[in-house]
Amino acid sequence: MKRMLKVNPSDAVPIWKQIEEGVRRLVASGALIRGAPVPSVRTLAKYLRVNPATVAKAYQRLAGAGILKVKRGEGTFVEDEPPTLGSEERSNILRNGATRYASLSITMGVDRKEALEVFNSSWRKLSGKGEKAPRCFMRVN
Amino acid sequence: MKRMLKVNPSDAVPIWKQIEEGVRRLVASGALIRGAPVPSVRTLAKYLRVNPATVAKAYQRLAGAGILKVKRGEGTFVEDEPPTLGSEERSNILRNGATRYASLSITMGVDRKEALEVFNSSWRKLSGKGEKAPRCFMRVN
Amino acid sequence: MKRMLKVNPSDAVPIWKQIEEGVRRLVASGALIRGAPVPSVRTLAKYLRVNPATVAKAYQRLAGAGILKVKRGEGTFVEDEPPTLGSEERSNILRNGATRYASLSITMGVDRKEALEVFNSSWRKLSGKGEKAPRCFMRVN
Amino acid sequence: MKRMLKVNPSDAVPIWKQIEEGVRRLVASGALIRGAPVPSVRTLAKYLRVNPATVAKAYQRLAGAGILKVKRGEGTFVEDEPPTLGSEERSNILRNGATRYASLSITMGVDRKEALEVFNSSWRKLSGKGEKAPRCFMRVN
DNA sequence: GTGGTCTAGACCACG
DNA sequence: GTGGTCTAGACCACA
Repeated sequence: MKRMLKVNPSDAVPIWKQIEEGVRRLVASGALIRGAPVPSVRTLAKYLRVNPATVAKAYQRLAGAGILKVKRGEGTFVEDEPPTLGSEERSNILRNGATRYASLSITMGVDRKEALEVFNSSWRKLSGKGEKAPRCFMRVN
Repeated sequence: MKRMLKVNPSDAVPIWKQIEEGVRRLVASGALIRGAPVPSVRTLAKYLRVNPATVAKAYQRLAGAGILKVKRGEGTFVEDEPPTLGSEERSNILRNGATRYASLSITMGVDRKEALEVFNSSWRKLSGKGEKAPRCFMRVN
Repeated sequence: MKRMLKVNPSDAVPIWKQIEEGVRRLVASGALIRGAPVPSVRTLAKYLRVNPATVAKAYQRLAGAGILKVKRGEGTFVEDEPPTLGSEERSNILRNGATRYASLSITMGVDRKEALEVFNSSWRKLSGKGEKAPRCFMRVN
Repeated sequence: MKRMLKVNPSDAVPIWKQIEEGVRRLVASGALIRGAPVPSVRTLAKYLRVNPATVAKAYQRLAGAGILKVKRGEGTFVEDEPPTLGSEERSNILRNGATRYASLSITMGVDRKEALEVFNSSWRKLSGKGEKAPRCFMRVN
């Protein structure tokens, strides 16, 4: 399972967004324990070889979304309580993602069975199912 | 099912990409008949209230991907047969799509079961199984 | 060996140019006997499923280049004497083509040996070496 | 050997393609060091007296082909490693290039021997074997 | 009529 | 500073 946060500067999606989503995923998957500290902006920036302002932007958005909590003078932490998302919005986003993948598959002439298999395989890789990995903080080096 | 192509200029995703994906979806769903003409660049541009160059870019990309076929001086048409890809490339693209959806789901805290359900539902809508949807060209006005 | 003239309406190179080069090749390879008639504009156009004006344009250019000869009221024929090309221009064109192919190969990390093999294979396909095909006129149906 | 990128606006081949092929050649010849930055879109555009969008199109295509690498907000760079292609696709592209050159040669009445000689000569020039050419960035003024 | 290219200039997000 | 997108309008070649 990928616990390490990675970033691709050549990707179409902005680096700050990659970081934001990466952290979201780490939190959602339980890799980041609630209440525990995340690396400082500078530390993570150095590790990712990225501009600190970029990390800061991601952290600010995550804080705004209620995923992270900034304690001045202490550092940044994972929020204790998971934020909630409007259920309509949630299912819209999910549905869009599903439609995009389904559309791609159909366009490529893939049948549903194969599409599902590939999806399951991807899911396993991401969530590290069956792995007994200890819960951990975000590692930066 | 959405047959009409729509575009949102304020959206974060580029207009040309919205068009590209819209057409992909129309083709995938069978709303656009293979071999039939799509609206001319200018026509669609006028309909969408968008610059012709923007539509052209989408069309060119779709042509490059083997979805559309450009006949110079004549117009643009839906390819007769779905694009044939190198099998490696094919599975790469498919895997990427799957990973994107899986990643999205995990990030949102959706479990695999729900993700699969939503995907299946989307698939059904697109492939229009059992549906009596009349085949049609892209309508522009 | 490919004696048949083919045309791809989706290609970047204009149809009239495809025809022109096709005929040039047929003449150069000896498939079209000097002095013999080529199909009429209308016949070839119908066969290629192409606008007659497009064929006419190709024929006119070929006539201008001294490859074909139009005899009013009789038809169009292959010129008896092969046209000559300025030797500098000739080698420039050739050199450009060679550089393009070499550049492509190097960029793709292909070594010279492989590049030559592929070239030879292509050459054989085009010129039909080793084949005992009878000389013939252009066939249109 | 030509290190300077030049462009001819009156040429039949589109400017963006001239740029694309120019860069390909510079990379192939080693004149552009892997990982090193290429001139910014605006800089090159100004140097070539061309619209930035035109350069951008070339760069984007090169990025898509894995020759260049775009780092958003930073600039554009030569990819560290030559693009890796599906082997089928690879041989298709190579074969196409070879066929184009073979076809050109035959059309001009050149025999295989000469075609090979010219090709070898071009190859040598590009790969600069035994040459002591100083590696350099793309020069824009 | 079609698509393709190019320009000039604007605006945006990123780092 | 960088690249990306979009517009408006022009011009061209093709069919």
